[in-house]
Amino acid sequence: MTPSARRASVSTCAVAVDVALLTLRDDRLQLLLVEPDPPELRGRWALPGRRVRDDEGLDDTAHRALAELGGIRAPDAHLEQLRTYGDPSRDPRGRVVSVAYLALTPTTDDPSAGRHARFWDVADLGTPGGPRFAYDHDRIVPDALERARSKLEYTSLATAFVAEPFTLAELRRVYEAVWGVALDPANFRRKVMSARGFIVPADGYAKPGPGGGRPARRYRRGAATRLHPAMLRPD
Amino acid sequence: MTPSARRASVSTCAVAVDVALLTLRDDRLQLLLVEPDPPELRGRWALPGRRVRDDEGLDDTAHRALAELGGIRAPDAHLEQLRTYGDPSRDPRGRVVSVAYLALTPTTDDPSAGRHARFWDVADLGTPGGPRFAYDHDRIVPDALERARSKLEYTSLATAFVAEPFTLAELRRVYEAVWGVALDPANFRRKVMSARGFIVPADGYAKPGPGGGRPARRYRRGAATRLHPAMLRPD
DNA sequence: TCAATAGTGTCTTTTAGACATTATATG
DNA sequence: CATATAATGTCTAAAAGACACTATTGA
Repeated sequence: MTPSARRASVSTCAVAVDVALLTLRDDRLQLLLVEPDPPELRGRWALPGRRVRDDEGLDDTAHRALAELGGIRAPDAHLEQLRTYGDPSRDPRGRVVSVAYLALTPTTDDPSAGRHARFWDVADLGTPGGPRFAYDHDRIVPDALERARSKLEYTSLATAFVAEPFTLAELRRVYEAVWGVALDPANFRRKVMSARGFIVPADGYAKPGPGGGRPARRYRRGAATRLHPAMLRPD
Repeated sequence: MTPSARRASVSTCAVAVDVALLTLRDDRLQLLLVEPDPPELRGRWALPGRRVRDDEGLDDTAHRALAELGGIRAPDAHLEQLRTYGDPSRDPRGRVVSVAYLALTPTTDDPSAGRHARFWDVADLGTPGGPRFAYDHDRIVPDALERARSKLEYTSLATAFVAEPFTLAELRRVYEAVWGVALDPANFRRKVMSARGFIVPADGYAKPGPGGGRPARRYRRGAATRLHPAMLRPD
């Protein structure tokens, strides 16, 4: 298939895509994991991943992995490459180069793939109550979390976690869940508003919760991708 | 070779590594490019790239590409993954998934690979005086530049461009060359000093230039990787 | 001596964080 | 009415930027 297989030491690799899908559910940051097929991995959990097909773009493989393994259909989800993991011994079944993706969606329903896919609280990862990972996915997941936490600072990525239109309180809860901190609502508002093009006003107001409260203004995503000034994490 | 080739549509890909090596030469940001082998690409320039060998890590392939194609031996160069380019039609010779790397080194000699490798001024890229790119490398290079410019803000990456020990003026010229702006030396000093763990004093002083001037204090890289507070670009 | 570069000090503007105050809803 | 949440205002401290000033060299 490839014309330049002149050297015995240069051949081809299996190429796969693994997706770390993060979402906010009940104000907690959650990660989608699936039970892998191989019987020797019973009890472990993995990122949804698929082999790349011929003539299939990497982004397409990522969407297919989410749909086929997680039952998540999210054509409008934010999807960005994270990193490629190519250690020769990372998969015991043979050399697999895996392109890892970070995916973000607004809150969705439970995955429709039954018992073999579920969301896990990110706060539980690495604790006795959390999942045991398959393959080297315990290395990919921290990279995905750090990417999300970091990009919340200097990009408009946080809006990928909320459905439009959204309120400032919803956006603030994204930052609080991803960073794991509490933020002052007043100062948060001022910083978001001063970041030019981050959000733009939408029509109408959100209904207050059951306990009452002033109705919140609604907003939509603005045109900016990088934030000026940035929304820096507290120390 | 791979045990799970059950579906005809899932096969293996050629996997390659392409490296964007940036360095500072004569206070200008420069990029290493090589002339590709295929005769139909005469007159075009490419990032040094190599196919990944069996049992070779991706980082190893990156170093090998720099050494074999550019004549650059830089085992201590900063090397980080940039992004993986896997569009099915990106290489006319067949499907090649390419893992792109960003490499940074202190100023080095001219590449020893003769006429087939040279440094180009980044400022000349995309101008009539600049190179024409082969493959999709005109998409990779802007990503590499933006990564470098962005990471100078919130990481200690700038120190990868200078050899130890270095002066604050040398470090400042890194920022000026990569960002393409002039920076106030006094304010630059204050920001670098307040970024905890960015640099640490070294022994001795640097000799002034031919025109004289007060000898500059020498520094080494500190332990920090992320900068607090960050070195933000001027608007 | 002067020119050049390193390093310090000062002033103003901007931004961040703490927190009080006002506005508008539910019950 | 009390309570809850949104939105605004105020004060202080920290940081950014402009720029004057001092220190130490080469010529």
